[in-house]
Amino acid sequence: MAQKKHELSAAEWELMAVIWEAGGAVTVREVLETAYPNEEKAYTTVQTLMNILVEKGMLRREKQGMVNQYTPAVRREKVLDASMSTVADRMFRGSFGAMASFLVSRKLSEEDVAALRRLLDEQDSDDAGGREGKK
Amino acid sequence: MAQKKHELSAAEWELMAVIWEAGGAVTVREVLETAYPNEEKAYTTVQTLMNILVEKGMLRREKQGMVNQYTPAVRREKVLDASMSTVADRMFRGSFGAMASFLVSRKLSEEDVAALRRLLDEQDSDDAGGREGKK
DNA sequence: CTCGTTCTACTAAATTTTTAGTAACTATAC
DNA sequence: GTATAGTTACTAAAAATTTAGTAGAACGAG
Repeated sequence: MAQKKHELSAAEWELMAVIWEAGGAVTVREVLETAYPNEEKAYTTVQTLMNILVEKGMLRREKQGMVNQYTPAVRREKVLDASMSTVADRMFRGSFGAMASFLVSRKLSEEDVAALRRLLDEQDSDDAGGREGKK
Repeated sequence: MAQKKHELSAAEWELMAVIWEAGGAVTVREVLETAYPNEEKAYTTVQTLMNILVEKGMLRREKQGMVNQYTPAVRREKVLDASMSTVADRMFRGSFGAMASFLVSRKLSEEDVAALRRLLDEQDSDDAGGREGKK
């Protein structure tokens, strides 16, 4: 047991989003320019955040010559699992079902609903056992 | 324009959850004992939070004799709308559809999925236009 | 070489969130 | 009527998050 439960903050999510998106290793500069193309934040702000993300175990840092290269140390899905659980706990008494219902009844567009229906159908055709009921 | 965009923090959500649940007016004492039955937090901590919630426009406070009675000033659904949008922005590039898909494919139990399917069916029978595509 | 640029490591301030203490004011129990 | 228990208003510190500055190393241009 050494996981520490590091949750991502808002600013940290912003960075992780572009880093996961990037696919491979990225530099502070690249993340800065992608996430904040109009200098909404300072270079050193992003640098600091990325180092915090290393401490939190979300990124790996490796010096390539003079420059630090950062790569994701955790898959996005893993983090989503944890974060969405937090959200469910906070806003829906821990019920993912309630969260899904909320989305369907108030947030999804026609197309979203159609897509979801397709996913649902596809689901119980190929699936046939695997997912374990999470309450 | 005077809404200010007050988002709820984690601790604030915890309190609002029990207050909405309660149905009517509540006191600091009641919220404290419901939310933290084992004195996880101090009376004045909850008091402070509830007053902040008043400032944020989430609660209304009215003195009944010596004691303050607090009632919700905003419906839970309203706040969920805003908060879930924030979550979608942060974690799913603003796409509620992506969020719903994530839930279906990694978080929902068999029963959840079944219930969701029922909701979906019921949806396009009674609905027939109303929800506006939120993208 | 020396200059300007870019990067890193380190530091730290500003802001927001979380937590709780203190003083003063009632009601009431006796 | 006085002590007690519960309440409020006010204050403020601790912790977490967000932001950015500074000093120094390293590189490339000329």
